[in-house]
Amino acid sequence: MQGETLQPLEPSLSLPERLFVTLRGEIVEGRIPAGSKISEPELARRFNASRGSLREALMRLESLGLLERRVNVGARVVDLTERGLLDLYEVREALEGMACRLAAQHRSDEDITELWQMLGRHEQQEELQAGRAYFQPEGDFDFHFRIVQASNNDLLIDTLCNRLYYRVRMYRYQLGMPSPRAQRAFREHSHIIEAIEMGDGELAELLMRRHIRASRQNIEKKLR
Amino acid sequence: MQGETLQPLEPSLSLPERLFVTLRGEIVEGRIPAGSKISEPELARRFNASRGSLREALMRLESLGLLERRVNVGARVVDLTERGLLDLYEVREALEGMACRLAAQHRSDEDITELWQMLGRHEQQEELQAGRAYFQPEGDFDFHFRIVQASNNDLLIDTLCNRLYYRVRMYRYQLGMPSPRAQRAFREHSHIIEAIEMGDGELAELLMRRHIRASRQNIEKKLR
DNA sequence: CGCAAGGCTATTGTTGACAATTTTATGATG
DNA sequence: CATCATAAAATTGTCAACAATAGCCTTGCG
Repeated sequence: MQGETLQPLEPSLSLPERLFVTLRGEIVEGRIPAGSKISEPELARRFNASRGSLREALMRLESLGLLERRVNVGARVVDLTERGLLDLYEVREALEGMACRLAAQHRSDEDITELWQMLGRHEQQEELQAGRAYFQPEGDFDFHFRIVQASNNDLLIDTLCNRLYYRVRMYRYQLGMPSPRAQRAFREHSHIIEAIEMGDGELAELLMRRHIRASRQNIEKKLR
Repeated sequence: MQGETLQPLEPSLSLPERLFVTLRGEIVEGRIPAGSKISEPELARRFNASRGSLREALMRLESLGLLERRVNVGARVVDLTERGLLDLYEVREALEGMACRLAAQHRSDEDITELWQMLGRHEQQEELQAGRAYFQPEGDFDFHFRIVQASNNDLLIDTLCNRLYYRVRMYRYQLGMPSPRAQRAFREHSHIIEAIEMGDGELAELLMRRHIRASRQNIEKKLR
């Protein structure tokens, strides 16, 4: 049995780094199932890597909150729980609300232009697949991602884009997140950008919080 | 030269874990200076560990945001910047405000009792060292730590207690954080607990945000 | 038949050595 | 004297082997 090929990434990255990125994807998309045990020898063989390199990647995955490790026992993929999902959205509401306010305060013309262009692309794409969920692909992610980038707070950007969003994606992939009606999500996104453009941080924060809270309540309803 | 002894921890923890905890402390307290380069062979010798074990610890430190690594070059301790400090307080304001609101919503009698007891100890201690900064030792941390614990949101607890607070401590140790007048901080803490006790989440959040924002403005003033 | 004790097996913990790369030192040349 | 090329040294990347531990399987006893 030949070793599986790593995700095609810059080969300039170190092996542990490529393992980390690849495994992160496998976990997020559920190809390594939530709650399952990680076998170091098996994974190392699978990617033609030594256990040492693999372990460095596992350490990073643990820090990311995607793995839980116990001494002399090994690593398991975290479980997906309703509580975890609700907690996640609660934190997102606070942080992305803040990101919106900051984006409005520091609003730069480039950011505004890019945000509108992105929304335009989403609109186009949406019309194409008429009715299909605007949320399903990366469209929604693009939006939230961009907003956060515009906040100008590196810690906030790192916390959301390099940590929490992987959890969000993991829940979406595996619990099949709710797809709010495309129309509505699109209009909400549009209003948020407007508020940012006007430099109205207070309104932008309020709209984003409401946007996320609506998703959260949608989830709560769906879970009952 | 004999190897330095690791921090005395549960010996049941793995070596990389103990290295991680020890190094985290060294970096936070500035014994490994901010911005300095990490030499793997040197550190490994210093703690009588192999480079492999050390590298696993370094990976975790990088994920914590205390190290920056570049391929084939090595790791450096992060720099402390004014911007980073202000960003940090901005995020704290949002997250700890949220923690307060949740603590008020889920308020349990045990939490309230513990919070008052803790404040009592702080008062006692403060009277003892009459006028000496209440903020300097771990007093302030106890308070914020406890509040967050009472929020009942595991993700929030992890983000603040296992990630951001290490940065806060690092800045405090090394930039000599502002010590707001003990009296005032104490009174503010007291009011926050009252609001939580009354189950008034809105007020609790507002007070905590103001509390942290005051610290932030204090820092801004001191930096000019 | 249930259960405890002890040994076997597979997994994790840890190490030292080798390969590849960067940095430093050296020296030749304009 | 500055600068560039080259060689040497040190550092990081990667691996395979050994040690220690946990989980299982068998075996013996009540």
